[in-house]
Order: sequence, then structure tokens, then C-alpha cells
Amino acid sequence: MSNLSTTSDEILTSAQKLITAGGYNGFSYADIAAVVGIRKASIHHHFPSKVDLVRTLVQRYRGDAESGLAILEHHVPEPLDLIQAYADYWAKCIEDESIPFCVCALLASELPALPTEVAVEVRAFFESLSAWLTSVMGRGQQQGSLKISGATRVEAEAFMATVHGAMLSARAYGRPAVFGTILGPTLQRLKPE
Amino acid sequence: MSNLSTTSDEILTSAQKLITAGGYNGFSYADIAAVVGIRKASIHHHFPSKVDLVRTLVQRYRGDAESGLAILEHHVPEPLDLIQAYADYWAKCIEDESIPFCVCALLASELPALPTEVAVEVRAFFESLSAWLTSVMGRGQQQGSLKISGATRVEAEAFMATVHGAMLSARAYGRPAVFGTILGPTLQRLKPE
DNA sequence: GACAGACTACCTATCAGAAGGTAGACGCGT
DNA sequence: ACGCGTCTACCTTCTGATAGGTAGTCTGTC
Repeated sequence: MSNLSTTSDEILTSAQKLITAGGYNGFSYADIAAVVGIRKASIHHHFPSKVDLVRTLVQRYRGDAESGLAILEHHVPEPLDLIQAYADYWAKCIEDESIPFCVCALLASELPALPTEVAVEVRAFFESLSAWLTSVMGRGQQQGSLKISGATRVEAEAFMATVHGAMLSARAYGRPAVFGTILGPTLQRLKPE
Repeated sequence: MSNLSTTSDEILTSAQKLITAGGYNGFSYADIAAVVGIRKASIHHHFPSKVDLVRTLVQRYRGDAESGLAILEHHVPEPLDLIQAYADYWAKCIEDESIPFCVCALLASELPALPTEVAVEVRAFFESLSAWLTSVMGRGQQQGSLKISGATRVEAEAFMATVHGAMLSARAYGRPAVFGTILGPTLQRLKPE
């Protein structure tokens, strides 16, 4: 049955928290061991190397994101509401400090120093998210429910960049509200007059 | 005279390169020693601890940025041209890989894991850049040479976020051109009709 | 001009601790 | 009897940092 609070899940979850705080080189097996309450060697049983651990983590993260967005799309028909819901999701995560930063955004910033196996997964996440946003923007443009000036792909990339940059600023200032402040006018611009 | 290629400068410069690649925990004294061509211990002579080194680096980085923007402002009178010049500067840096990422943007992403002395400096950089952008936007709004919808401060924060996010995307995709693609429409929006 | 003292920049040697990782044994449920 | 998850114990390498020494430079005084 799905008692999914397995040890390997706990390892991945605590690794995610540690990575969102300090990146790939900002955590060690010892840190995870301390949080989960097992020994370092036991982590190696589940994930032979650090690369395995982080690759798996990013793969899971992307999978969760993709299915999460698919479910969201099922419940929210309007493109504008979808984009809004996506922004709200992050606003909430940052505000309550549950997921204060996107794992892949953080890993992307240190991409040149990452093992290639991980770098590939991070890139895949960006491509997946960008594709989703592009499709939503395209739908909105067709329906006339979104005001898109140029190419949908470009608009999607710009929006994603603003979201990531807003996360960064919220963190830099130590003020979660900054995220919402930045996203507000950005979303406003997408509304048809 | 100003033969400023001193060893401590070389140390700072190579540290900057290493940090823009992999962040605070992504480089070591050994890495710098190998690049500069001295022993690890000699770096400690110039910068007793790693915190000293990075704090000094970020201070210098902010100082350079502030004086650079002041000089730019002296040569370019029009607010829109200033913002454009700022964006072009980064587009060039990313394209030719000379400074492929903003040191402070990278450090901000791993802010929770940074020593407080460094975190403080990073925050100061964000505040300084945001203040400059706000002042330029304010001038543009007064003159009517910039189309500002809401508060200048918010507009400045949003622009800064987009710049940082665009850097991130360019890095994630491994395509420097993405930066320009994103900044294009962003700058377009600031132009009065 | 010469010498002493202070200072600068670097060196070798060494350290304690943390890093990622391995080997082999123990217990437990099937 | 087997395999899974965990353990203890250990290894190697790296990391930031220190101690102590050497050679050169700068400065002031006689």
C-alpha cells in the first residue's frame, strides 16, 4: 500500500530542503543523516552516490511539477486563472517557508559546477515548465482571454524569468511579500483591457 | 603608479570567476591557488578567512557596480537609453562569457546558507541596484520618456527580477541569446507609444 | 652609505575536521 | 534461507586554517 513515508522519501525530502537553502555543495550526507535520524552509510544504500541522490530528486521534482500542473489545468479552465494560480502557489510556498525556493532555479544558478547528469535534469525541468507556460499562453491568446504582445514562447520565457527573479529578490531582501509585489503588475499586464 | 594587478586583486578576480560558476561552497582556497599560481597559505595572508575574502569581493563588486552606473549615467542622459545600456551590458557579458552571471544574484540564491557577514553585503547590493533603477524610472516617468504603469519602485523591482531570471534561463538552457530574447519585449514595454 | 627594525609577501609543513564512499556484520521479516 | 535496511568501523581526499620560517623591501637614524 502507499505508506509512502519510506526512508528513501525522507532522504529526498530533507535533501530538497537542504538544497533549496544552500545548493548542491551546500549540504552533505552527514546533514541528511542528522535530519532523517540514520547513519551516513545507510543513505548510500538508497543512493549509492550524491549524484544519484540529486538526479533522482530533480527527476521526482519535475514529475511532481508536471502532474501538479496537469491537475491544476483540470480544475482551472481559464488561462489567466491558471497563470494566477501558479503565481499564487509560489507566493504561498515562499510566504509559509514550506518551499522557499524552486530546487531547479537554485541548481540552474550553479549549473556550470554541477555534475552533467544533474545539469541535464535541471535543463529538462526548465524546458518542461516553459512548454507548459507557452501552451497556456497560446490558449489564452486564441481565446482572447490573455493579452499577448509577441510570440507566446517569448512571453512564457519572460514570465518564467520574472517568477524566478522575484523568488531571488524575496530571498535577497528577506521579505517574502516582495514576490507578490513583483508578480502583481506582471499578471496585470496579461489581462485584456 | 597604478599597476593594480596585485596578488590580492588576482585572488579576488579568480574567486569571482569561481563563485559565478558554483557559488560560495563551489570553490576552495586550493582552486584559487591553482589559478593564481601561489600556495593556499599565501591566500590566507591576504584574506585571513574565506568569509573575509568573499565579503571583500562583494564589497568591491558593489563599489564597481555603483561607480560604473554613475559613469554610465554621466554619458547617457535618457532614462530609456540607460536601462537599455544596462541590459546590453549584461547581454554582452553573458554572450562573451566574461561575466556569465551576477555574483550577487548567485550568492542571493544560496543566502540562507551564507555567513551573515556575506549575506549582509549581498542584500546591500540588491538595495543599491534597486535604488538606482528606481531613480532612473522616476526620472523617466517625470519626463514622460518612460511608460511606467504603477509605482516606480515596483517597476524597478520587476525589471531587476526579470534581468536576474533571464540570466538564470540563459544559463539553464545553455543559450546566452535567451537573455536578449527575454529582455527585448521587457524593454519594449517601457517605451512610450 | 650603512645598519637595525619593522613590515610585506610568500613559502613549507602540519593540523583537525568534514567530505564522499566502502566493507562487512547484525537483526528482522518472509 | 534469503534479502533488505541499517549499523559500526574504516578509508581517502579535500577543506579551511595555523605555525613558523625566509627573502626582499621600506624607513629612519647615525
